[in-house]
Amino acid sequence: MATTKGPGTTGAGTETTTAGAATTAARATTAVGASGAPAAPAAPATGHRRGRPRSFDRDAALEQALRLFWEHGYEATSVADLTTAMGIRPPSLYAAFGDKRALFAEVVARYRESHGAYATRALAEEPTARAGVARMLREAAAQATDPDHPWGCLLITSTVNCTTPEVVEAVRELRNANVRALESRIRADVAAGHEPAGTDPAALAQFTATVLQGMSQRARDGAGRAALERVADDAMRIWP
Amino acid sequence: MATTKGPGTTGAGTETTTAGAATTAARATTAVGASGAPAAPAAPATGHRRGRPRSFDRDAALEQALRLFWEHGYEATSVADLTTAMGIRPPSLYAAFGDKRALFAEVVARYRESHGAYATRALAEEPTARAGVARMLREAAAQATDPDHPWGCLLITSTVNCTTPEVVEAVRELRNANVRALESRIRADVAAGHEPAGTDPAALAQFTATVLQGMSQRARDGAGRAALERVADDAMRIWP
DNA sequence: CGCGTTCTGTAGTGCTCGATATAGAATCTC
DNA sequence: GAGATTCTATATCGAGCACTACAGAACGCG
Repeated sequence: MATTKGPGTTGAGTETTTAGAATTAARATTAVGASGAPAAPAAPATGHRRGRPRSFDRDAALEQALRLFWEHGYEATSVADLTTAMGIRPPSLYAAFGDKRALFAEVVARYRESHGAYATRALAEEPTARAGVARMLREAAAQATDPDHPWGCLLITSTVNCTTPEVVEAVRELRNANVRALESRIRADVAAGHEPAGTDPAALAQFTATVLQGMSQRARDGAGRAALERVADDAMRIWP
Repeated sequence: MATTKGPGTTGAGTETTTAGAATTAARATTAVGASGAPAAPAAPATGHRRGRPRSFDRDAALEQALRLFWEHGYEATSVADLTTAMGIRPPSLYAAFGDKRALFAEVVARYRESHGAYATRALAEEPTARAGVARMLREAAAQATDPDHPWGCLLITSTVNCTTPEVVEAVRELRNANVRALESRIRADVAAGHEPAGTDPAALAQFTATVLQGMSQRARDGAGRAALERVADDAMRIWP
């Protein structure tokens, strides 16, 4: 075990411990389509109404699942690994999250809203596409090599060599959508005159995505933060 | 066969097509250390001496295994998948190749000598490091998107999310050794005055490796040859 | 209290994994 | 031919996989 991780750490930092908004089981189908569940309407969102209350922190358990999927990928993370790390037994996992696919879908959504949010944030907050990409690449270098969590990017690594086509396709589509969004942002900036006329949105988006995904792999191979920040800076030199 | 010497005795020659030079079972431990087999000295290199002859083409079977490992990775490729594709039964596979690990080690060696040889060749044949890297990146773009075989690079993808640490480590070391070799080549060129004084060998090697590994991932996500060749050309613009 | 509801732990389900015991078939040397 | 050797096919091994049937436990509600 523990090939790509930094110092273990159980995290446990941001736990809100709510259990308030936790649904009963099947959430949205989100990106990774679950089995075939019709997505029951369920209760009106508030905490449990009748019956034995859940004895574990759903949010904390989800965070543990995220770490595992991040480190070992979707397929190499077994339900037994998950239940052990989450501190629960299989029936509790299935009652709370549906099945492994649905749990992974929730993990992906959680990742995009937490550790993976830096990219969208950088593009949204910087005044120009160029500044946004520069910040995105530098933050990616820091993020991918952060010793507080597994190295690399969950969206990039977790479905590599996965034999469940639906899972692979769903996460791939998220990656490609990010590339398209980046291209759109650059194109809009060029149209608005914020970037030089010679700027090629498609090429820059493809190049940035390539560097970003390469940094994830390099981080997994042990490349350090400084080295990848240097790569990020170098990559910006191709901008016109 | 380039990487290692066999552990003493029997060079075993260089695998031609027929069953001629095929060894009995365990070959060199090569990069991916096999279980713990002492690698028997075996017969003096020439084809089988006594007993029932092998009924399948060892080389062709190895090629089929290469395709499978290339497409699905080490762990997601099952022995059942392998025997089906190779047209043999499990005992034949184990008799001819040792075990799954040893078969994968042979596949890796074969890949480096065939589809993966372009990189070393580009660096060796071009007069300068810069020209070598430019050619390497362009050929990588073509190679990674070639419809005649799985996309991406076997050395980069096949051990992602693999739970066998020895296999992961062995292939990772091959990747990192390639980065170091690239850096050495650039450094030698700078020392010889073939590259400008401002050239940073370590940074250029890291950047090139990042782009190269990113292209593999982008190819798996469907990026086309033209798009990746554009990325390769763009990447060269960071050279001083 | 009793009742319905929901969660939890034990203990499994059928399936696939990598690897092999065994016996028979095909080739060698003598 | 006899015997040794090596390969092949059938059938299977124990372990692990995702997942669940079942019964008891913990709650809200009447």
